[in-house]
Amino acid sequence: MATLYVGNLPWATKAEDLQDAFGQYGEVLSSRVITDRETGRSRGFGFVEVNDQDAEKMVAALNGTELGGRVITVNEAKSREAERA
DNA sequence: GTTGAGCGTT
Repeated sequence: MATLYVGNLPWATKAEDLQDAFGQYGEVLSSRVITDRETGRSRGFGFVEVNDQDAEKMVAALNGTELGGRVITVNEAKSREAERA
């Protein structure tokens, strides 16, 4: 499993939007859009958990592409917890 | 009702 960082998202982007977008290129295990702690508004970026074999394909397929009307950034995220067994 | 570089939460 690998975690993907998705940045430069529109304010209206939701976790299901990432799940739908990434689900087109592979199996998305989990998706989350980071929202502001105090205001609850989207910070404009999120994370998507996918299979490691699909992660590289999704980054190549969705990095620099358009999502919700804005060009997004997709990279392998720095996991808060160690996923690299 | 706004904003725009970045790496989250139990």
